[in-house]
Amino acid sequence: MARITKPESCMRCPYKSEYLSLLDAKDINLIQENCIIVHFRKGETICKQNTDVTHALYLAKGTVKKYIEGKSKNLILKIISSGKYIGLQTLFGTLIYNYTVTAIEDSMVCMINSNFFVELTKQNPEFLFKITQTISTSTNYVYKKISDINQKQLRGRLADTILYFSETVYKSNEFEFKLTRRELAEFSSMSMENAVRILTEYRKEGIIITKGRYIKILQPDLLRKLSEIG
Amino acid sequence: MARITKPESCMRCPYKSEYLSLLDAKDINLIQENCIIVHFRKGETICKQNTDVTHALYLAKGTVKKYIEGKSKNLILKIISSGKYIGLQTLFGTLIYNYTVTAIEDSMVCMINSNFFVELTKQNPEFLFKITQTISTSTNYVYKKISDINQKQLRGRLADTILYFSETVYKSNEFEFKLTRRELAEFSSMSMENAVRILTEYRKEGIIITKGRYIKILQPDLLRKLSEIG
DNA sequence: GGTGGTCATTGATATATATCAATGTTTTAT
DNA sequence: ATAAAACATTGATATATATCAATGACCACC
Repeated sequence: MARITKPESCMRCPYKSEYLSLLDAKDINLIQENCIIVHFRKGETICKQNTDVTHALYLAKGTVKKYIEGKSKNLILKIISSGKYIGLQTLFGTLIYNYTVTAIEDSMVCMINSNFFVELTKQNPEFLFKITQTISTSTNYVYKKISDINQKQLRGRLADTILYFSETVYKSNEFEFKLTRRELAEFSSMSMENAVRILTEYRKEGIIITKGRYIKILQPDLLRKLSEIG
Repeated sequence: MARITKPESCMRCPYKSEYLSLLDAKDINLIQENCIIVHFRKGETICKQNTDVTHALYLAKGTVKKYIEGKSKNLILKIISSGKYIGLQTLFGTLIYNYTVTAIEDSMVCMINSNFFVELTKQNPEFLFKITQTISTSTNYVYKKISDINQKQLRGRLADTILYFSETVYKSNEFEFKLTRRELAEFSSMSMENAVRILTEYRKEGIIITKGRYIKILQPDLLRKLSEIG
């Protein structure tokens, strides 16, 4: 199970959020007091769809997937890496999670009492402004996602997914990625079998090399073309 | 073409946003100075996907549709009625519209210089907080939409759409709605022909009555059931 | 007051995508 | 180390949904 500790010093924490630079020492100490650190193991759930929002979640270390659960299938919205807050919009909105977050590698999450956190933003306009920008950017990302799902078909969507991992998550043309084929499919909004099939197609077409969960993109421009065409 | 005027008095305007109550007279006057009123006729475009964001948009009067344009088909995200801001998240995000907004009835839009507006939020934490809440709520709505599109099939999605108009837009079990069948389909993410077919099915099943663009819901509970089942 | 144009409806057909099934491979747990 | 479980792959089939086609109804506009 997840192990819980208390922060020793948020101020000197090597994993601290860059947003903390917008707060003074007093407020950072208050955060520390209102914070617990939870160490999640790979596969453990950090927050669960349809439950109450009680904390602001900051991913200090690790990688998680954020996804919408459905009756028959899930939709993975994004992969979040360390140094980011998870789902700020739920703090200012309905206060019910409309998604689930699960660790895809061992992760360290700072959980800050949500009432305290929201009050803190009210006292610190610059901090709030930054958060508003983050929420807005995240909203725009979901717009892109909904648009892609609506407009593109399988090959285009899988191209999107490969590019997302290459450009946004691993920032490299070759990477060993952490998702199973099923998760890859859930990210691309398609069945697992079709994700596998299209990966094979792309490999046979000389666009990528795959070996297990290792992917190397040989023709990134062609992949971008495929993403555009849809 | 759209007719442009200057506001006479935002303070005494009967259509003014409730958010203005969070600002003092000085700031409301500043808004007035930085604002032009544009009167759009039905069918005219208020802001266009992929263009720069230069103004905050407030819908004082009328009704508009907000949609994502695609190569072959559009996806209508929501119908916005008077008294709401349109797309606040683009002001704090990329500054490029990732959607298009078009009037579906004659509309009056207050366009406030975006740099001024953003600065104003920085000076007024309560105002900013309210806006952040609005953006967050809107984000949660898009989450719901993307989830529905991903999980449900045609009949479930059309049930969602009818319920949306009944519960959110017209707040009644019978209404003459303003969208064409094509737009109804674009809202439900399906082809126009299938939207028509399912409307006919629902009529034959005694769930609704339709006559042109008039709809009366006979069995709202059944419709909700269909929405749930997907 | 006709007339061109979008809108609406229905049936037939094509296509994209999911599901089912069989089999081999890799993890994970004991 | 070995069994069990989850994962990956491929082909065959079923199904949901879009597209095409034909026709009638309803509007806006000279």
